[in-house]
Amino acid sequence: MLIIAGPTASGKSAAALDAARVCNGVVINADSMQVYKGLSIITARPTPEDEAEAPHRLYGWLEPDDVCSAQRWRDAALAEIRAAHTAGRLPIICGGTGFYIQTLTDGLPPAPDIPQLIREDARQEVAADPAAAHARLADADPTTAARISPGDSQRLARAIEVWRAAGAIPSEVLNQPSTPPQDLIFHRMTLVPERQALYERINHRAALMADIGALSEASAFLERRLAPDLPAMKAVGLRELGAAARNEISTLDAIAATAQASRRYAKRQLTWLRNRDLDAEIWKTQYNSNLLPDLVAILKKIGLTGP
RNA sequence: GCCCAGGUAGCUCAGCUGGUAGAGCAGCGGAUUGAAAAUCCGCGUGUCGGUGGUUCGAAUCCGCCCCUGGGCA
Repeated sequence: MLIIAGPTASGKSAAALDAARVCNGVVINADSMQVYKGLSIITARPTPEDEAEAPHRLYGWLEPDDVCSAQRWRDAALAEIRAAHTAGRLPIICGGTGFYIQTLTDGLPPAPDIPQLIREDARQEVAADPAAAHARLADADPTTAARISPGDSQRLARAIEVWRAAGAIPSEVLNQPSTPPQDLIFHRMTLVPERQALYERINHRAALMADIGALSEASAFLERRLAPDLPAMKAVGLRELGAAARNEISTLDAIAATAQASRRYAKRQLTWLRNRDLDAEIWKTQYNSNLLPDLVAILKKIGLTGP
C-alpha cells in the first residue's frame, strides 16, 4: 500500500488521485477533520468531481457530533485496506494527521475503553486545578507525569482517565508493545513544498475558500450548536469564518486568521514529518511542476503498477 | 529651496538626563501513546539610515550626507 503524507495544502489529494488513476487505487482519508460531514470547503476535501474519478473512503463518514480517535480511525482504515486488497485495488492512504498514520504503521498498544462519565470527570478535574491534577498524577505515576507538561491539559486529562478507567497507572497500562500489521508493506511518500511557497498557497487557499462558500458552510455547521469541545468544532477557520458570516468580524479578517492558523498547523505538521516519518521518501515538491511522471516512475520502481 | 517630524527586529513601535537595545504581532525550533486542524514546551532573529566628531564609553550629544512623511514657497 501507498501512504501519501505532507502538510496542509501540499497537494496530497491531487497526488493521491493521480496515483489512484494510474494504478487502480482507492484513496483512504487520513485527515482527522475530513472524516466529518459538513466540513468540505473548510477542510479542503476532494470535490465530488475528484471523488468520481476514483474511489474515496473515510471522507465525511462521521456525523459532526461524533468523535473520531486514532484507534477508531485505525480500525476503519485497516478494514478499508483489507477491502481494497480483496477488490484487487491499491490502498492509498492520504492525509495530514501524522498521528493517525503512525497508529497504522507502528500499531497501538491496547488501552481500556473510557466511559463517558470518567472522561468528563477527568476533564473537569484538570480544568479545575491543572497543577493539583498533575501533582496527584506525579504522586502515583511519576513516569507518566514526567512526560506530560503541567500545562498540557489534554494529555493530562487523558492520563487521568486511563488511570481511573483501568484502575492502574498509565505507565503500566500503556506500556505494552504495539504490534504493527505484519502483512502490510508500506510505501511512504511525503510531499514537502518549499516553506514560502507553501505559505503563499495557504494564504491563497484561505481567500479562495471564502469565495466558494466557506462562510455559509461555517454558519450552517455552527447552527447545529454542537458542544464547543467536540473535535469537529476545532477545524481551522471554522469559528473565524462563522463569525464573518454573522458579520461579527470582516471577511478579510476571517481569511487572515484562517490563513495564519493554517500556517501554524502546517509548521507543526512539518515538524512531525521531519522528526517522525524518518523512513518516508521525502519529495521536495514545486507547485508549478507536474508530479505525475515522477509518481509513475516511483510506482513502477516499487512494483505497484505495470510497465 | 526653506521649515518641521521621523528613520531602532520581517511589521508596528518603546528606549528618561550617554553605559553596545526590548515589547506586541509575525516568524523559527521541538514534543506528540486513542478528541492530534488538538494540546503543550522553548527561542529575539538587530551594521539602532550613512559617515565624521565629542567621550573611557554614543541608539542617545554635535556636524555633514541620504531616505520618508507633512507644511511653506
